[in-house]
Amino acid sequence: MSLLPKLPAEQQLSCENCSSQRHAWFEKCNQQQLKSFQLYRNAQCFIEAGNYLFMEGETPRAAYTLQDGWAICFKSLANGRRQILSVAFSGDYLGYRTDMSVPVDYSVMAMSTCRICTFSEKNIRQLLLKSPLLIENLIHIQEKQAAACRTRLTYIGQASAKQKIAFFLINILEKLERRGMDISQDIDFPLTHEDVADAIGITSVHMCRVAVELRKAGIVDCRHNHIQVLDFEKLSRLARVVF
Amino acid sequence: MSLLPKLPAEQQLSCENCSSQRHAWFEKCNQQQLKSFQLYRNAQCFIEAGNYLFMEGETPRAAYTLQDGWAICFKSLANGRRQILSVAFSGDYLGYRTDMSVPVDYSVMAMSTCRICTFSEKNIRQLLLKSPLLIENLIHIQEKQAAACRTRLTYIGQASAKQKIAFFLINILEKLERRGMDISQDIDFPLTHEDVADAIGITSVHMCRVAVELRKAGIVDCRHNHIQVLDFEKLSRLARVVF
DNA sequence: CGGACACTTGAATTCAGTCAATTCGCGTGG
DNA sequence: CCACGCGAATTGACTGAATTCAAGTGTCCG
Repeated sequence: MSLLPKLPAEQQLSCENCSSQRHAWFEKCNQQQLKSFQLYRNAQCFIEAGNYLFMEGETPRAAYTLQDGWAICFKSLANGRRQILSVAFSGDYLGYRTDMSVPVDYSVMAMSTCRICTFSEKNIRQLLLKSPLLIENLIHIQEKQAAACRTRLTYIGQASAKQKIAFFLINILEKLERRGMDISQDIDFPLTHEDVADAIGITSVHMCRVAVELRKAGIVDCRHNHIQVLDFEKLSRLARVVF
Repeated sequence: MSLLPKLPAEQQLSCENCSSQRHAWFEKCNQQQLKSFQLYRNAQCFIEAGNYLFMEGETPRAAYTLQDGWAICFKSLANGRRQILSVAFSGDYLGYRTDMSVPVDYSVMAMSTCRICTFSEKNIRQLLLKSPLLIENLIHIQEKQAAACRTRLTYIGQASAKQKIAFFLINILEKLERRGMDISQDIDFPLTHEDVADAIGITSVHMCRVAVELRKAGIVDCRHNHIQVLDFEKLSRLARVVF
């Protein structure tokens, strides 16, 4: 756990102005509700790239909303490898368990500077008691995460390396687009070839080979902390072979 | 949808006597509660091996508890392949969505004769209103399913074919054991090599090769609708390389 | 006993991993 | 501004794992 100290009040984002509000636990809540829920926020803080929000096996007595930045959720294996389960963006709700005494079964690491909003076990319980809508939203979030995991599982199990890469990138691009980014431009992309490789279950060397191929084919250029889509249609077609 | 007609009252299992009660949506409910919830059951029926409970893209206005039998959840791909997401046993809760107008994103097929208990959209809503414990259980079920999906994703992404097979089989054996089966005996196993292969993302030919290898190494014998564990310790060690 | 389906095996091929050596991009400090 | 150093990206040669295609054999069930 390497959270930086809680931000002073004047630097905190109010829920009404939070950019993640449309994607987060509070989706569908009105301004009135947002204002009342805000009292149950425990802390806002920054966490630098490379640091853990929490590690597999820990039992953080809180859940977190990622307000801004990139984070990865992953599992580590006995042989030193890791499987990246998902890439989290603004609005993603991380670390929730009904029973907070149960350890988390995956780690979360910041890939860029992240702004985090914390809710303690106690406050979450009170929020859930206070509003049936929040329970509904929670179940809905779980459903979406489960569906995403099923989709991931399917293309990792069945697709070729090239399709996996295309699918993985498209997924991220769509998420970014939903958050208002122009994906026809060159975009900051704080994942290395190795990170992408660990997400789709191939080696970084092979990832590189295919990345070169995709670049030379004029489809997508992804390296050195940047991604530039060269032909969205082709990229999309590659990914869509799967479903 | 190939559900057989609803069973006549005298052939229906009461919730108190249902073998799946400890694993299902009603876990932690007392006998009193079970009795009152029973009124919200819509139908019990059988479904034969090879038939669908529901197909990807359908919008069944119900959720189902698998009381008995083997079923698989899977996604189909454009290229004719499929990814088996999970194998379901007695007590597993299938097809639930908060919003039943949303199509399911995977199919469920019976692999042996299955006894199914149906709950309609309307009755589920009333049950959830009636008891906070059921909401809690629902969230808990979702959490467990999500954790299982993460685990599956991890070993499919990172393990060798031999480890994948070992892990897959151990998982099933542990589930069976929790349901009271003696896994040191020869066990009915209604999955073909091809089914297992589709679950772990390899071809049936390769599955067969590794299966022969495992058998000759005196670890496990899995073919022709049977599985016989020859050396649980070795099988377990193979699987445990992953985590 | 015959047919269907599952399982098995071999040979050739392809895809992806391993190892090792450069090269590239970028930030740091002289 | 340039040299240096570091991590990331790239490349080649080789190895190994898994797929493909094709031809069996085995097992179950009617």
